[in-house]
Amino acid sequence: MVANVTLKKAKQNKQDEFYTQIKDIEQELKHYKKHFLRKIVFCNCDDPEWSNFWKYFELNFDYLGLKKLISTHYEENKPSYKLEIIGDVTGDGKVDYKDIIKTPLKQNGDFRSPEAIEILKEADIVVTNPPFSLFREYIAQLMKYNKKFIIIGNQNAYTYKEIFTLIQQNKIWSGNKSGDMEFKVPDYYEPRATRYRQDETGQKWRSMGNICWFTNLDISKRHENLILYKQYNESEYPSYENYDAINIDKVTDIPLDYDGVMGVPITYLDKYNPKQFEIIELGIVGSCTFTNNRKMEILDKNGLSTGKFTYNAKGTLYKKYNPMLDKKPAFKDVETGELYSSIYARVLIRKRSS
DNA sequence: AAAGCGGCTCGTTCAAGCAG
DNA sequence: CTGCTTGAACGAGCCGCTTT
Repeated sequence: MVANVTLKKAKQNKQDEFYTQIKDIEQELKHYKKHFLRKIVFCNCDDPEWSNFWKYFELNFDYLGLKKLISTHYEENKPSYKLEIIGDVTGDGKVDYKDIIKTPLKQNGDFRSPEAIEILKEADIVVTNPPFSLFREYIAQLMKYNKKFIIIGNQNAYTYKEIFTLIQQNKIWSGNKSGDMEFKVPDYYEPRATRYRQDETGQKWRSMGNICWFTNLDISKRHENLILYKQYNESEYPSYENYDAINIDKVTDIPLDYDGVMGVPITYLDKYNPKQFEIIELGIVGSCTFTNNRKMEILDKNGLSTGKFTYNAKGTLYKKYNPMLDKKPAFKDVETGELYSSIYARVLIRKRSS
C-alpha cells in the first residue's frame, strides 16, 4: 500500500519538471540586487546541471557580492550531491564553473530531507522554482525556518488558505512579474492544444498565463499605488445581497472613490500595496442558499439546458454573496425558475483612509 | 490569422458530519 | 459502525477579446 502511494505520488510529481528561462530570472531578480550583498543563496529545487537559477547566480556571484551559493541536486531514490561556490578559489581572478565544489550527500537532495534542511538553516535567501504540487509544503518550510525567498508559483496559490493568510498578514507578497511565462519541459510531456510548442531542436515548451513570483523581500512595486480611473456609481457596481460589499470583475475597474468593502478578482494581489488597500478576507461568490433537495437544472455556457440536474449545486452552498451579478447562469431552480451562477473567488478589500 | 494579453471555471476529491 | 449527505479545497491552465 505504502509503495503504491509513493509510486503514485512520484508519478504526479513528474508534472513538476518545468525549467525556468534565464531571461525570466534576470528580469525578476534585477529588482532585488541590494538584498544579496554578503548573503548565502540556496537553490533547493534545482538540478544545478540544468538550472538557470544556478547559472544566474554563478554568473553574477561577484556582481551581487554573494557570500556563498549552494544548490542541491535531487535524485529519485538514491544519494545525491550538492554544489557550492564560495568565491574565486582557483585564484584566476573570476568566479566561474572552475570554482564549483561538489560534495556527495547521504540523502536524495529532496528539499524536505534532513540534510537539505540543515543547509536551509545556513542559508539567507532561497531562490528557485519549486514543484507546484508541493507548493504549500514548500512555503510552510520556508516560513518555519524564517527564510527570505524569491520563488516562482502560480496565481491559483493565492486562494490556498494558508497562502492567502500569509499575504493578508503581510508576511509574503507577489513579486514583480506576473502572467505569461514559458518553460522548457522534458520530452515525455504530452503535447497540448494550447500553450505548447516544440522548437526546431525538438525541445518541448509549455507556457502558462497565471505564473507569478512570491517573495518576502521588500521591492519597490509593493509601495506603488495601483492607478485607478473609474468612479463609483450604483448601476455599474452592484452590491452583494447578503454581504456589505460591491462586486468588481476587473482589477482596472476598481473605483477610486469607494470607501466600503469591494470584492475584486484574485489577480488584484499582483498589485497589492498594503498602504493603499487592506485585505479583509477571501470570499467565494456565486451559487446560492437553497434548501436541501431543491432540484436545480444544470445549464451550459449559453444558459441552455444540458438536460442534467443536481439537487445541490455542485454540493457547495454559498457563504456570503448574491450570485446574481451579471454572471452567466449555471443553474436554474426547477420550481421557481430562478437562475444562479457558478462559483469563483473574490478578494475583499477596503481603501485605507489616508 | 496569429500572437498577445488580461482575467478568471467548475468538476473532482475527500473529509467531516449526521442519521439510522 | 455504515452509508449517505454536506462542505471545503483544489488545479505546472484556459478562454475570449484585442492588437499586430
